[in-house]
Amino acid sequence: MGNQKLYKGSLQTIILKLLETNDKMYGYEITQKVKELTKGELKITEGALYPALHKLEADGLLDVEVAKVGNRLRKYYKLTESGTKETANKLDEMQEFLKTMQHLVNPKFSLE
Amino acid sequence: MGNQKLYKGSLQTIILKLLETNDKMYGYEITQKVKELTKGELKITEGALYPALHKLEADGLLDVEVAKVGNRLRKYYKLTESGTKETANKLDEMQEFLKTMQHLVNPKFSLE
DNA sequence: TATTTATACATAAGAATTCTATGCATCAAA
DNA sequence: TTTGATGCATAGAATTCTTATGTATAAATA
Repeated sequence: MGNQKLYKGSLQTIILKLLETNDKMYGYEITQKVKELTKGELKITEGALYPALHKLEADGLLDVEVAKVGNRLRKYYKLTESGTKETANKLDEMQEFLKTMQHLVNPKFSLE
Repeated sequence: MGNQKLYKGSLQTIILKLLETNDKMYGYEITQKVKELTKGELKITEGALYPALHKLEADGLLDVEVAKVGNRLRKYYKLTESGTKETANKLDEMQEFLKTMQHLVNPKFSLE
């Protein structure tokens, strides 16, 4: 399950963005969605995901709703009001980072 | 000197890329160059930079050459052969990450 | 001339984030 | 009936960075 490609600090942003787009999701669903959307490039490990979800919840950015499907448990997460605001902030920061790094990585805009 | 915009794991790549472009640089020079190139967006702290340089050296990716300028000490770093190869790898990884994240952040290519 | 700022290195302690490994349990498919 | 998929969780370790501190030279400024 190793994925070297996840820069530390980006997971929260990914989760928040997915929840902004999909309204509510449960943990396992998030791992599958990311795998699908990135064609296997990014694999969110459970050891990273669940603590991250718990932290976002503790910080008041997510609300939880437990559901039973058949005999199995699901925890649906969705953005709170302050979670929605924070999502916008995180996305802005990410965009800034992408722009900065693009200059670094892209030869056409290479650093001097 | 806090910079919240640096995703953890990207510092090595930044250092390597700068050394690829500039042939040889010393630590303080790197901090100034990054500040200049990113217009203050990214500030590399010394507490992060020096350990990173030492690690890259220990891993055989960088060579050091000590110079005395006036009465002051400088440590010039440059890429080794294997450092040059690793730079290419890191840049590819970064490029992949940027592409993936671009889909995430950019509304036009928004995730479903 | 005294003090501040810039230059130049370094490390230790702690925080934050992620990975690896493991555990439990249900359900479907082979 | 055993494997794989679904679904949650946590503990321990590793990695990476921040904050704080230390030393020292040189230039600028008050």
